[in-house]
Amino acid sequence: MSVAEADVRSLESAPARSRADTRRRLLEAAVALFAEKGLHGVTSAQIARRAGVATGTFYLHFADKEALFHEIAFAALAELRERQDRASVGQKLGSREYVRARTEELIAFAAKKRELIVMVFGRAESAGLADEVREAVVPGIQRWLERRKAEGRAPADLHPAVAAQAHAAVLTRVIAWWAADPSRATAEQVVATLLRMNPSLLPAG
Amino acid sequence: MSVAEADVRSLESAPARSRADTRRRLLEAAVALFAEKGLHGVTSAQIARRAGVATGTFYLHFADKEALFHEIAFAALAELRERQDRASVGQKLGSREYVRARTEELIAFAAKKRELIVMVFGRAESAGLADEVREAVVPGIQRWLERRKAEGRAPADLHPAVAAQAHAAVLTRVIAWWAADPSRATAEQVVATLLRMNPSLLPAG
Amino acid sequence: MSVAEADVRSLESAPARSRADTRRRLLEAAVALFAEKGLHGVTSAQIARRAGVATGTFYLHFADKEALFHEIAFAALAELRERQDRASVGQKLGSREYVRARTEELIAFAAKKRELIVMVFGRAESAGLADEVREAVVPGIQRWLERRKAEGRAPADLHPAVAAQAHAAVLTRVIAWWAADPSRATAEQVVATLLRMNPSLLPAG
Amino acid sequence: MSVAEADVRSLESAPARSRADTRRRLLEAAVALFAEKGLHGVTSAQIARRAGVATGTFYLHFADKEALFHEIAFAALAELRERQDRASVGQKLGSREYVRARTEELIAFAAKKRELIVMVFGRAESAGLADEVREAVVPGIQRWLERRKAEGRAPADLHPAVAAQAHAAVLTRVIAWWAADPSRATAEQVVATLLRMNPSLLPAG
DNA sequence: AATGAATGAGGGTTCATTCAT
DNA sequence: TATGAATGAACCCTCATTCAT
Repeated sequence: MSVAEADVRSLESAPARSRADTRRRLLEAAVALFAEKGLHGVTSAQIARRAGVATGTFYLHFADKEALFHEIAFAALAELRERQDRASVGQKLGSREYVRARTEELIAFAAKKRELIVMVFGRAESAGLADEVREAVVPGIQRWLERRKAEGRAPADLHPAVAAQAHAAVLTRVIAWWAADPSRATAEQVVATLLRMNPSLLPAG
Repeated sequence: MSVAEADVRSLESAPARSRADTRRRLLEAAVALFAEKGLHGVTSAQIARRAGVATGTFYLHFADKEALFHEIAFAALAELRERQDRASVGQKLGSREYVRARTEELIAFAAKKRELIVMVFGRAESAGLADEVREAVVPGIQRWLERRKAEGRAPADLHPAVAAQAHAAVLTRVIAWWAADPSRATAEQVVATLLRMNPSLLPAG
Repeated sequence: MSVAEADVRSLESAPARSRADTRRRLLEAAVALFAEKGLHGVTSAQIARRAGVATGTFYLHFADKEALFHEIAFAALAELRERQDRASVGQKLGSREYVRARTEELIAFAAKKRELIVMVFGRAESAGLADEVREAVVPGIQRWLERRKAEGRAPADLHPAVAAQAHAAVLTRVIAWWAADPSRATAEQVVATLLRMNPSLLPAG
Repeated sequence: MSVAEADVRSLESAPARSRADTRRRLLEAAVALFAEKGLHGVTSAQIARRAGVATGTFYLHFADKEALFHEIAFAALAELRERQDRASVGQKLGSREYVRARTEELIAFAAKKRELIVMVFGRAESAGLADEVREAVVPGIQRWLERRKAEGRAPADLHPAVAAQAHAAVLTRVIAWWAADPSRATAEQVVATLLRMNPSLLPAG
């Protein structure tokens, strides 16, 4: 083993690697179980068992069930946003192409991470978590709508705050419904419908 | 109590009236507590205490907490539909006036029964229940959209099932948000925005 | 059953009587177990089992283990003081007879309630509870010593606060030691020694 | 680390020194934490962390938390006795000067090692330990009192075993109380009061 | 029909201790 | 010798539900 290799090793060290492993296993077990039974239908002991570790190990990695839930959801949200940013890079902000690219990425993400979506927005429209996630999304939508309206590119009688709530609900609900069973509609049909119902794309009037 | 009074009571079937009374008190107590603390934040004992009855009495009227919750929500839904029917009677089915009348009634209902709305749709933990209510609403919307599309009065690329999910989400979310604090927007602003986002009123594409 | 009897019954009602019973059983079980194993050596489940009730019943009667401990100790302290008051009534305050009567009553109490004493001051010199009890006793002793000193009836170089701590320690320790095995000394020997070591009876110096 | 440095280390037997070091660090960390939070308020992991070692290391040096506690207390007791012996050397055994010298040394020790005193005698949860320490002290006191009585230099009605318990309690309680906040009395006031209350110095009677 | 004390399974959480590295 | 992640038994406490009165 070279000195360089030894250094790398010591940075994460054997136990550290094991720790990260355990953490990942717990996260995966949690996503699967939460998607299936919801936050209140799952115990920390069940998550631990499914991850193949002891009950107490759960608390070595997460303060409690809520914290785990939270972490999963916001990590997913961050990943989604990053993907959407990459997908829409180069498009003119607010253009139909920009919105379409981001919507398509949303649906692609929902298809790829079905369990995650079902967990956060599906059965767990529970948990106050969905609320929190929605509240993390709403302000951006609302600001966007306000700008559109100011530019006269959205209907004058559209109330930005109301429309932002409505749109956030549309997005979270539709992806949850679709992720639960993607055979219900093709991705393209979902995208097309979402674009139709996007308040920022409504004909000004 | 005089003999006469006792007789009057027995004519009205005292126990029966008392039973209905107790039941109503339990329902009212439950709505208030659920709106405030959510399904999981309230115990059956708390509901009983607030209703002024003993713990065990709860189970003489409801199978369990879920059943009570269920009953409240579907009674509310039934009442709303009846009100909407009354409000839109005489309007041509599917006309803009028809939709507007029903939407206005929805908002009026939300204003009048804020606690109820917050309980069912606000506190997200209501979990399965909000889902259930939504699923009770969705098929009607979906059939409606299918008819509109068949008549060429809705965009061709609107997928009825997707749009129905979306619209149900819009309605439940917006009234929950608004009922939590009606000063956020005027009733008319909410109505206008809901009409704009109603998929059955979108300009045919 | 006469009307009078019925009224009495309704005041405590059958379940109420049962409740008081359960509470007493729990208190008795707790005293015995705490005396044997100390606060930290006993679980609420053990107390409940020994009282012949279910685990959860414990929490119908006491907020938690600490609260129960607290209640036992302070009820005992209150009872002791009342007995001492009764025993010394008519004696001149601060006279040797007054002090002797109260000391004798203390020892009689320790003999009668051995488990209680062992629980609070013996093995459980644990718990912070003994501290609390001592702090409930110390101020009275201290004020007393200050008065004696002011009257020139106690040694001039006796520091009241120090002596009060010392005396409280003497009392609590000696009765705990003696209650654990009363064959170690006769009650009269204990009383005589306590009187000798009572700072308020030391020859003024 | 340079080769030279490594060599120096190995000359001093680096691991050996390190072991003693680790042990000392653990002891110091334990005293500080126990004084602050008590036996039950501190975990072995916390002690290890404060000592700057890994959790498992704790068990390479001590069988368990109790053993550590034990060792600290008895090492302190041994040190105190040695100091008292040095302080009273040359004084006539049992003379007032002898007792005064030893008492002064006790107070000086309490002032110097406040954390230690608070840990062992202050936090009452120290439970079994304070008892044990007291029992280690009592026989000496008791033998002493027996001799004094036999020589007619102590009150005839003083029961040696009772008085020994009482005196041990006085000493441990007073130094704990004073160590917790030495501004409560001057060292000389504490010494004077302890001398007044020392059963071996009571006027024979 | 109402009462409310009792039940007891089960959840979340802690932590002394072990052991592979 | 030291590490520190993992263990898992045990604890405290809650609360939906029952049942004797």
